[in-house]
Amino acid sequence: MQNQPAKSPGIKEIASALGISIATVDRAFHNRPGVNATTRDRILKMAAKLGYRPNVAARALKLNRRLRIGVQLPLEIASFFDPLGEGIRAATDAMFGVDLDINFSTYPRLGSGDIDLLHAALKEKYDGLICTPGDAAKADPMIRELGRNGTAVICVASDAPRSERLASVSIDGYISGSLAAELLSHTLLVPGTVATITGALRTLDHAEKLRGFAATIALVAPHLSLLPVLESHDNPEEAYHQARNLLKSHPELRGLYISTANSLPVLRAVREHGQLGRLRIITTDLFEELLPMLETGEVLATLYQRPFTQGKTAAELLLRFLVEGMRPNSTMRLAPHIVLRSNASHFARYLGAAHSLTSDTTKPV
Amino acid sequence: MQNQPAKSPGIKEIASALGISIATVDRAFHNRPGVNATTRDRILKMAAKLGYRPNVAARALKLNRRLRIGVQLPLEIASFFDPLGEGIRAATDAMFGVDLDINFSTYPRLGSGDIDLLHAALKEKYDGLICTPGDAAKADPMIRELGRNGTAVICVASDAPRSERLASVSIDGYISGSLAAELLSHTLLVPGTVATITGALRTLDHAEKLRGFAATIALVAPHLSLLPVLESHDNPEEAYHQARNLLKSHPELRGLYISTANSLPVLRAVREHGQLGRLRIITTDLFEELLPMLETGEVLATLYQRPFTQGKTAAELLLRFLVEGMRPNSTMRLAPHIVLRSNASHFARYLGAAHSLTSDTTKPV
DNA sequence: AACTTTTTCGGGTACGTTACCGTTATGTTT
DNA sequence: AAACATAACGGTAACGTACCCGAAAAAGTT
Repeated sequence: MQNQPAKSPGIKEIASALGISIATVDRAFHNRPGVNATTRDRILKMAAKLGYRPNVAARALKLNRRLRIGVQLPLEIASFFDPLGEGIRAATDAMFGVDLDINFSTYPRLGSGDIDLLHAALKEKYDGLICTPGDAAKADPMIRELGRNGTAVICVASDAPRSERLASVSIDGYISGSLAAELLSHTLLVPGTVATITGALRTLDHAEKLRGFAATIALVAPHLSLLPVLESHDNPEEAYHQARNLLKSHPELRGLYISTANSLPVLRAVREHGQLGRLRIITTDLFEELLPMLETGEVLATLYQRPFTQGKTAAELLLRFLVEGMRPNSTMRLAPHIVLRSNASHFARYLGAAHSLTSDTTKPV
Repeated sequence: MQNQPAKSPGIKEIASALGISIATVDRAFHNRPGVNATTRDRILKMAAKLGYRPNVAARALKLNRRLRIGVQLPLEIASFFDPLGEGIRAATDAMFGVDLDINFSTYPRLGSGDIDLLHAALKEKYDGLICTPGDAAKADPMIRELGRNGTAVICVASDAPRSERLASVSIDGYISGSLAAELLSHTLLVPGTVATITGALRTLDHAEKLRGFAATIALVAPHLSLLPVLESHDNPEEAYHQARNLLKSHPELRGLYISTANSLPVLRAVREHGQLGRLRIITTDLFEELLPMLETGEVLATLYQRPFTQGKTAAELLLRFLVEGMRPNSTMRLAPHIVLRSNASHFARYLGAAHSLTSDTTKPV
């Protein structure tokens, strides 16, 4: 059935079959100068005839390239960026055959210190960089400069689309917002009012979420009227006060979509107003404190943005590009996970201790 | 801040750090005879201290061994197993520095020809095998035998838990069923009857789904009464007729959970009874024909079993084990994606042409 | 014809690991 | 004390590829 493998031919076999040296064969394959056009053809023909496939192991060994990769993530919000970093770590750990030097560095929060770090990355001369630009406008020129200096940049969880970054990995914001609207529409069957609290509208992602939410409310639940969006500017206290004001001025409110990760202060305000359980709430991301509320139904659902997967995907795409030259699509959008009470426990395990795909038992080398 | 790159250590570094030869270090790692117990300890300690990781490229080159991996998947249902195979391909393609020989073979459908293929795999002497055993009872002895012969077996999308397979990757059936119940409970607020149609109860996975469904119905929607389960035995026509009988004998039916991939014949029966749109339906997996029904709400939601991710994960775990000796957890359960109309289009792209994470632009070798 | 320049090619080494074989130290038997 | 056995370790040749260096041949210049 299967023909014998017959030991796959190397450049040595090609060379001796043509009576030339392996150096020439090597030159021909890498179309380096110094090889006659006709010999080059003969070599390629012979390679095809013998079914030559380069030995990846030997190549990897010889090249022995060390890839220096920088990772720049904010410390806040840890429940999101910690698993994202772990995802990156998981992808790089799984990479063998390449010498990787991963350099994690952090800054306080989105939009505070990130530009300085990007600037510092210029001197590091990384082969690749994974970052989450807070303000695209400011990050753009830095990322473009990094690209010119030979650093491939991938944005994760946020984007700087007008820079010439290699790719960006993030959640599809429009789908997130749209899902929130759809889920609310399932339980809000009579006319009423719904509201949204977001982070910062200048962030592309948040704007997308609201677009999706508004469009889908209009489409599938025209009986619901949507209040103007509230911007919390990624500030917990502002989020709390805006929620208080909202609840005070709109006692008729029936549904709430919290599209920022700062959902806890909002939920506190809702509880203080005795509205928890009556108000239908969709949140974003997953926290320890959210689990009991999902359990009781006080929070209808949360849209989990899969930080681990985002990190893993970003690192995989970057490595694939650096190692094999495979250029990824410029934007990769993941679908958020809809977390209800039934599947909350499944995602909760990403919250606590470090997650790993494999156990630690190693067999002797 | 960042410590020196410090060129990742090899056995040479370990040897010189201890003032011994690399030969002894090598013997220690492979616990071959001829090395003092205390030196062995010192070597292992030093290796851990330096963070030694064997260079798989050098090892693969020296041993000149190519990993032979078999993949055995059913042709039916293509919309599920094609992307699963692509996931496997994606994981193996991303491997670098190891010579892989992937051997795909197929059999008509689950439980028809799979055992023969497993038997054939014995002679192939694969290093690793990925398969989807249809009948665990029959597959168990074969898989155990394969294990004894040095083939690491990973089950994907189904399991043979009592065989000594290395690991299994699949969707968490209990969560699937539980989600179906929860989603139904969101719209079925008044007392009524719900039913389930499954594939084959002898499949562990299907049984789990029903357990989850029944338990969650009882918990969150005690006003709903659940009819006895219908087994379609993975047969489209049987599914159709059972659905017909169900609708005829239970005109009061309000909700339906189709936990088999054979949802289309069931939906046809529902349509013929004019119940489409009235009956709340949760399906399993995603098909082209399902998209318009999600759009109109005739199908409330479908639980997407993420075949691509399952295949990719299975292959990653297998390779990690074969190359680095990292033993995975024996069972890995993924959470299904809840597909509503808002996110259906996002998953639909996995249905059509071959999916790839990266574009096809390659740089010259 | 004697040279320089350019083109074309071969020799040789290194990458990190494995495994064979040789060497030294230590203990045991005649 | 000589002879030998065994344990513990060192030296080193490959594996297939990439690339530097230099040699030879060809082509061009005076």
